[in-house]
This record gives sequence, structure tokens and C-alpha cells, in this order.
Amino acid sequence: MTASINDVARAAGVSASTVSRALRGRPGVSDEVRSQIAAVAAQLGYTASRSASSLASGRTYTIGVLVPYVGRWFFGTVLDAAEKVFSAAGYDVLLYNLGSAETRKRFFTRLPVRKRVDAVLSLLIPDDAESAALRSLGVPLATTVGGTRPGFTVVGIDDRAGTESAVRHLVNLGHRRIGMISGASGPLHWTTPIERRNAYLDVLADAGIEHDPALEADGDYTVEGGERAMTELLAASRPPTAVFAQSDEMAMGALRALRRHRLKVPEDVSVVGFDDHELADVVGLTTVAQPVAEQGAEAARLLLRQLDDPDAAPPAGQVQMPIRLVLRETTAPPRPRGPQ
Amino acid sequence: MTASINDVARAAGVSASTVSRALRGRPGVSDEVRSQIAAVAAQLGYTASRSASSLASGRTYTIGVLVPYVGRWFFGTVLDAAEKVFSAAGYDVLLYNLGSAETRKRFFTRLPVRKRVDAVLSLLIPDDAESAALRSLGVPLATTVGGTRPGFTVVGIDDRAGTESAVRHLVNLGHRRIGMISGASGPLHWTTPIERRNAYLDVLADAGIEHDPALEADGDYTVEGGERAMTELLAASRPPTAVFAQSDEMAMGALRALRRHRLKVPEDVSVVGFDDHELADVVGLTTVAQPVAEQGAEAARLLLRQLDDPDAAPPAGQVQMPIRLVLRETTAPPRPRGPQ
DNA sequence: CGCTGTTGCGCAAGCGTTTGCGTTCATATT
DNA sequence: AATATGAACGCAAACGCTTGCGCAACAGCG
Repeated sequence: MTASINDVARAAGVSASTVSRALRGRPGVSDEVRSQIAAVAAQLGYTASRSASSLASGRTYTIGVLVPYVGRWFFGTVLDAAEKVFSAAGYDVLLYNLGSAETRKRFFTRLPVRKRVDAVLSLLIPDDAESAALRSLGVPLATTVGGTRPGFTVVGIDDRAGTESAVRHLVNLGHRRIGMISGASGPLHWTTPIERRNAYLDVLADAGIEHDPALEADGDYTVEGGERAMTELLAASRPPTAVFAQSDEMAMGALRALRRHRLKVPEDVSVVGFDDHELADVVGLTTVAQPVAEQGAEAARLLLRQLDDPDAAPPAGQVQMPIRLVLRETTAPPRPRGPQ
Repeated sequence: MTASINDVARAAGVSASTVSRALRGRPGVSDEVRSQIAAVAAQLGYTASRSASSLASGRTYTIGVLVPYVGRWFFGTVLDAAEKVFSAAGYDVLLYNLGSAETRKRFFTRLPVRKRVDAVLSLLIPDDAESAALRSLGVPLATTVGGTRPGFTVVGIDDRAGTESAVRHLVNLGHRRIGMISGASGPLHWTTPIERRNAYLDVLADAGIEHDPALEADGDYTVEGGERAMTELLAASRPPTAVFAQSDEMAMGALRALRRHRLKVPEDVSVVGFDDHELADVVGLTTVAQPVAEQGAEAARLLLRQLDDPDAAPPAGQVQMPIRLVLRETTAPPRPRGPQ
């Protein structure tokens, strides 16, 4: 059907090995022969079969990317950027959408990437067993989320600092009843919600504000969850005058809930998010911005570097990307309403 | 390093062929031997090498998915749903992010999916040369966007009907100066913008409204583009009292522009979008909803069906998914301001 | 002019599966 | 009892590449 390396060899009057070497830029082929082979290959529309070459060489030139939810803005954006870096370097990407516990489990027990990828970029946090499974692949590993793990290159942000800047902003505006909409760490072994929560508590303590558990709600990192969580918070005996949401999506859900309750933002309640979602600007959301696409690109680059030079040690610790608080229109001083 | 089929065969005291047949559920193996092999394989942590098996069998059990922009909500959502269907059926997905003309060109000339996939799902519209290239792969093809093409099974929506319901809604509210923010069809050979534009023109004509070219602007299907386009429209000598945006993202950009111009929505200008973006509800956007994830899932299912039964003809024409106008808070009758 | 290096290329052995065909052996058929 | 019929399994040939090694041919060296 499609041309094989032998067809090219025959047509060019050389051996298959020479064709292989010529096309891949390996030494041992004269320039003359090389260009002639290139011409013949082009004319025949020849491309080496990936299965055959990876079987023979052990190199697959493909990267496995593990994502919890492709459809979510954050992950889609990271994936987008990472894919561009990989494909520019000649790598293909195998995508695994591991949102549900079920698919996730199946992935890690069957490990379909075995012998199929040269590296894996995980956008989800593997637990200990899962990390071990990944390490058993014997390929470079990277992640853009969660804390450092042995064997993984991680590029991320300073969750504490980001959260602190957000909550401190609220404190500085004069808020005392500051709620938080978080995502449960749940079975995902995700350290992010925990880090952010700790930072939130620290800022409150620092400001001499007593922590009120009724001011925390779980928003599941989704818009709907954020809406539910905000609704919960509003039902408290003394609702918050400001809310810090651990993601913009949850913040937007909160905005929706507030609108449904006919509460004005920021007059009645201030809201600050996290991420600087593409649409945060549209709704005027104050948020802490992180370079999402850049994180994906950087993680991809670090992976490629390790592939180019297998002895190179993976970067130690965590590569930190800058964050910054973006002030927009959902935060303001609390409305004065009589004595505290 | 990792166990091969021969290791399993040796450990089980059978030949490699028997192992292969046993593990893949092929006939010719007694139940007794089969289960014993399964046990040995599990104990050794054996998984067949994909490269080797696809080299030998010609089947790759992977699907190529072509996406223009993974990070955009629409495509991310389609991809998410499609991936779930594929992986549930035991297929892996190879992702190609073909947003720029450059990567796109490289993809179609080098055709890296050759001999690597059993089918391809294209979320972008290939031009004639590109379709021919894809057809030359000799595998089932599907797409979720654009018109019907020979050799492709396409699942989509009725763009005309969707647009008509949106624009008619504006007409029925009493609007006469109705603008449109579209996406240029450009080099993407995308029929969607054209279909929608035609429907827009038809509704206007039907309502006896003269078409004003100054009321059309290109929003590039992005938020920023939508904002620019809206700004353009507002600069017209007689700006529109209502705008139909061909996507929610552009509609949201328009909303932002309006806010910047201190114009109230829907009092000063009505806005209706297209897609029912996940966040459309947050901003209260009236829009025509289409089942985005379902389209991806359905396309994936149709592809799998063709793979199961290679002789089955691909579904003729286009599979149409339902659409529906979702009324929210960005549309209202035009503000009466003196004689027309 | 012999010797050592170097360069350019072909040979052939893998890489880990799948699969058509052949063999063996037990069972059914006449 | 002899023969046909399957079922269960092994053999070995692909599948299409890569790569270590061998072998010419040729250049440079003293």
C-alpha cells in the first residue's frame, strides 16, 4: 500500500540501512547520496512507520500527557501550550483524559503508555502508587501541579504567595468576614487546595481575624460548585462581606449566586478569584494571575531537555513561575453598616 | 527490562503464539490454559508492546484527533467527550493541535499519523488537498464541524436554523438595526461563518430590514476579537441596537466592549451569542445552545462503529444534533428614542 | 609503496508481536 | 477398526524499521 523503506531503497539503488541513515540525518552517508534519497523519498511520499521504528529503536517520539479534565480552561490551556512545544520538536502527544476514578484506575493498572512514550507530562497529581507506576516506565516525568515528588520535574507557582496576596488585599480593604471557596483535595491527592487554605488561615491569623469555619465551603473547582458554595456561605448566620475563591471558575459561580440573590458586587460582597481565566476580564473579576500556558510550555521544554541529554539531571525542586494580583471590579471596601 | 511475550510463554510453559491468542481472547486456546496464562501475565505485569503488535497486525488501536485550538472551550469540550468514548473502547488518542498555518501545513505534508492510527476525527475543516491526504490514509474519517465532505462522516448542527432563531428573536423584540459579529472564514475553509451569515441576511430580508454592511464586523471567534468588533460597530454612524455574535466568546468580548463604553445591556444594546458556553450563564448571555460534548461523543461512536464493522457504510449526509435558543438577560426590546 | 585511518555503504540480526499453516491427539463417524 | 473431523497448540514467517559490524575504496603518511 504505502511505500516502505525498501521501496525507497530500491528506487534509489541503495540499501535500506542507508535510507534509514540518510533520512534521519545520521552520519555515514555522502551528501550526494543523501540528497538523492531525500528526493526519492519525497517523490514516493514515504514516511517511516512509527511502530516499526520505535520497535527497532526503542524511541517512540511520542509523549504521554495525563489530564484530569481536558475541557476545563486551565488544563486545556496547559495542554495546548505543551502540545505546541512537543510537536515543534517532532514529538507526537498521546492524550489521556483521566477525570473519573474509574478511567484513572484503569490507566494506572494497565499502563497503556508502556513502551509507547519517551516521557510523560502529568497534569494530575499521582498518589504514591501511581507515581511508582509512572517511574517504572523508566522515562522522564514532569508535572505542572502539586508539590514536588521524587522523580518528577515540576513547574508551578507559589500557591501560598498567590493566596496571601489575594486575601491580604481583602484584609487591606477592611474586610473582616472573609469567606473561602475551596476545592476538596479529595482522592486526587492534590496539595493545591491545602496550600491555599493554609495561606488563607495564616493571613487571617496575621490580621488578628478569628477563623470562622462557617465561612468555608467546597466548590469542587467548577462553576456550579462555586455557585453552590456561595449559596451556602450566604446562608450563614453572619455571611461574609468578601470571598476568596480558589479558582476563577468557582469565583464566577459565586458571582452567579450573588446575582441570583440580588446582591451587588462589589458593593455587597467582594470576590477575588485565582488563575486569571480568559474570561475573568469579561466579568471584571479581581484575581491572582498565573502564567498558565507558560507552565505547560516550560514543563514540556524541561522534558525535552532531558530527552536530548539523558544524563542531564532533572531540575531540582520546583520551577516557580511568577504570579501577580490583578485588580479589577469585584473588590471594594465593605459597605459600612453600623457597628461591627 | 519489562516482560515480553516470550517471558510469559516460558513461565507458562506454552508458546508465544498461544500467549498472544489467550490474552486477546482469540479462539484456539483451552479455558484452562487461557486462565493460567492470564495469571502468569498478571503476575509478571505483562502488557503487550503496542508498537510490536501494531507492526505485526496493522491495527494500532489509536485514533488521531485533529484540533485547531485545544484551549478553546468548544474544542476542548468536544475533545474531552470524544476521548472518553475512545478510551472506554480501548483506543488511545493521538492529539494534534493544528492552530497555526505552519503546524497545519507540516502535519498534512508529513502526515505523521500514517500507519499510526486506525481512524481520525478532525475538529477542523480540511480543504480539498487536506481531505485527500486524509483519505489517502485509508482509515475512517469523521468531523464535527463544517459541511459534508466525501469520505467523512459528519455530526453537526443546523447552523441556519440556529442563527435564524437567534436573529428572529431580535427582530421579534422590535430591533431593526441588528449587527453581526462573525468570524472570517479565512484560510480555514470553514463553512460555519458563511452559513450563519446567510441565515442572518435571510432573516433580515424576511423582516423587510435593509442590510447595512457597516453593521458587520469580524471577531475572529475570540474574546478579544469580539471586543474589537463591537467597538467597531459602536463607531458606526448609526450603531446597532442589537448584536448577534456567532460565538459566545465573541459575545462576551462584545459585552466587555459595551461595558467599557458605559452602555447597558440589554437596555442600550441587546446581545445574543451562539454555543451556550459554560460561562454564558454566568454573564446571563442569551444564546443558541448546541450540544457540544454530545457532538464529540457521537462522532467518536460513529467512528468506532466503522472500526468494528469495516464494511459498514459510513452514515450518509450529516448527523444533526438539536439546537435551542436559551433566553437569558442580554436581550430586550430596543429603548424607544424618538422616531426611527 | 606499504601501512594506517577514514569514509561510505551493505549485511544481517534483532525489536516484540501476530497469524497462516502444520502437527498432534482425542473424539465422532461410518 | 479405519477414517474423517475438530480442537488445541507450536513453528516460523512476516511486519518495517534500526544498528553493530564488516568490507571495500580511497586518502594521507612516512
